[in-house]
Amino acid sequence: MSPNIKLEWVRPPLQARSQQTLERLLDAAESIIEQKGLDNATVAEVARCAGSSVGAFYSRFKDKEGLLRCVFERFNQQALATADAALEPTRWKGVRLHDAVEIMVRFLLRMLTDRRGVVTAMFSRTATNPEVTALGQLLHERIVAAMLTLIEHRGYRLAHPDPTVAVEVAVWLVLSGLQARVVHGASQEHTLSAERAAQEIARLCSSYLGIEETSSDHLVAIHTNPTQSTLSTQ
Amino acid sequence: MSPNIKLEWVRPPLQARSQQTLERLLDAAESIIEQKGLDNATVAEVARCAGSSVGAFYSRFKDKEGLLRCVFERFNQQALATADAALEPTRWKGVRLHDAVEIMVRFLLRMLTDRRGVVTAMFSRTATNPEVTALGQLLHERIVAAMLTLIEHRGYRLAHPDPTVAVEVAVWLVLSGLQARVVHGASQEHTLSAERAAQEIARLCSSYLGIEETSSDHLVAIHTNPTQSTLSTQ
DNA sequence: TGTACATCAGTGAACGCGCGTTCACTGATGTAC
DNA sequence: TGTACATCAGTGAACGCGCGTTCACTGATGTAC
Repeated sequence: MSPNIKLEWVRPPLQARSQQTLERLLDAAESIIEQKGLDNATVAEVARCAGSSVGAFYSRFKDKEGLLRCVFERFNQQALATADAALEPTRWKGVRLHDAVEIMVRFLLRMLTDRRGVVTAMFSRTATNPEVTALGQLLHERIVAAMLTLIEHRGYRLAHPDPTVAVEVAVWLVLSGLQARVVHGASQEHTLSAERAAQEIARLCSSYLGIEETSSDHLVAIHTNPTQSTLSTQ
Repeated sequence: MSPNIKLEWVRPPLQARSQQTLERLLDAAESIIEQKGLDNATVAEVARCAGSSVGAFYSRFKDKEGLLRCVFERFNQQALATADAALEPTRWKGVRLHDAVEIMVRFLLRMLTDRRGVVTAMFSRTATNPEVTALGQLLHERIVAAMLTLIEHRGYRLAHPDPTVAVEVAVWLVLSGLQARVVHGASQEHTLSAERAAQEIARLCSSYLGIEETSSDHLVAIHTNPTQSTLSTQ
């Protein structure tokens, strides 16, 4: 109505129908990527799977690249939100940092495995597409920041002389390691079980960061079974 | 001459000319991948760049996939040989394990960066092509084995209760981490310098494995400048 | 309430480009006698 | 040494498939009077 309305990203564009179509296209693309891989996610197939048509596709997305950008961005949004929620300091009250890391890694591994298709798609696109890399970078930074907040909030002391760098390095290696593990095919012969991997990574982080648990935390932790954290679904 | 000659993989196939062509094709492919990326390495372009022709290409390789397999396999062969040489125990006489790891990481990082194109190509193929994954697995296992041999040979004691698992985990995380770093673009803003990364990774390995240096090693190491190792070229 | 018109949304056959692969043909090398 | 023949090696235009993108057209929704 008012002439100075600021038009933004066309949220519900005039007719709700087209917005629904857009989301069905996104869902279809993600589902195909998840089940048949990125290579089989052709425009025609995505449109068909969404109960739409090729023409409708191109009235919503500039091109195929635009679709993928949306899919990846949406995935990253969810990942960011999840990371924020998971690293919320109050959630970890009374849990030793070592155990927290183990739980987080187990959780992360399950998440990555569940959405292996999209993770793999982003993984293989990251080489050519800088935007995808940027998304990963964003998530990385957010996790580092949240981790530092958590550590500070809980009053942990790190033996490592430069906690920021240490957390950065730890997050870097763990994220890329888990990603590689999932992409390379979860269940290979000589690979450690997810359980064991989580334990070892927790141990690695503890020793590298040089976590000095406070006695109070320690005492509470004895009564806390890590596998029953709210993050653990199974 | 003799009728029961066993024909093998057609090493120098009857005329030396064709063997040369084959190698020129491999070199051309690798060079194009390195400079313009995997996507621009079309059969026609590879043939042209090798001073050959498309037809000649197909009389040497079953298909394009066969070419890539050869390129990757050759690369992996070199990597294996380099790893073996680099981890030879006598090479590290008098160097503390901590310093050795730092040097190795720096070396590895330089190698990966130098051949970023091929590394990236393998990286993005690993998602779809299990054979590429298998190559990486092979390298991984070789490095783990050599590392364990080195540790045992030098008489180091590890505080970690299960040295094999510990080395496996460390190699896994470090390899995937470095690979990710190189593929994502070496020189990004918020990334640590190669120098610093190597230091931190060495620290991480030391603390995780729980390296207990023997006093004799320690003494010798004082007089050994890590940056002057034979592995270090610059 | 009805009619006319504008815009939104969707349809799917047809187009065209890139690139892997084929194939009919030429030239080079080696062997038999 | 020479001639005939077989095989190896190479050439590059032409083919064809897959898939992203376009476009002329139909149907749906909303608005004006």
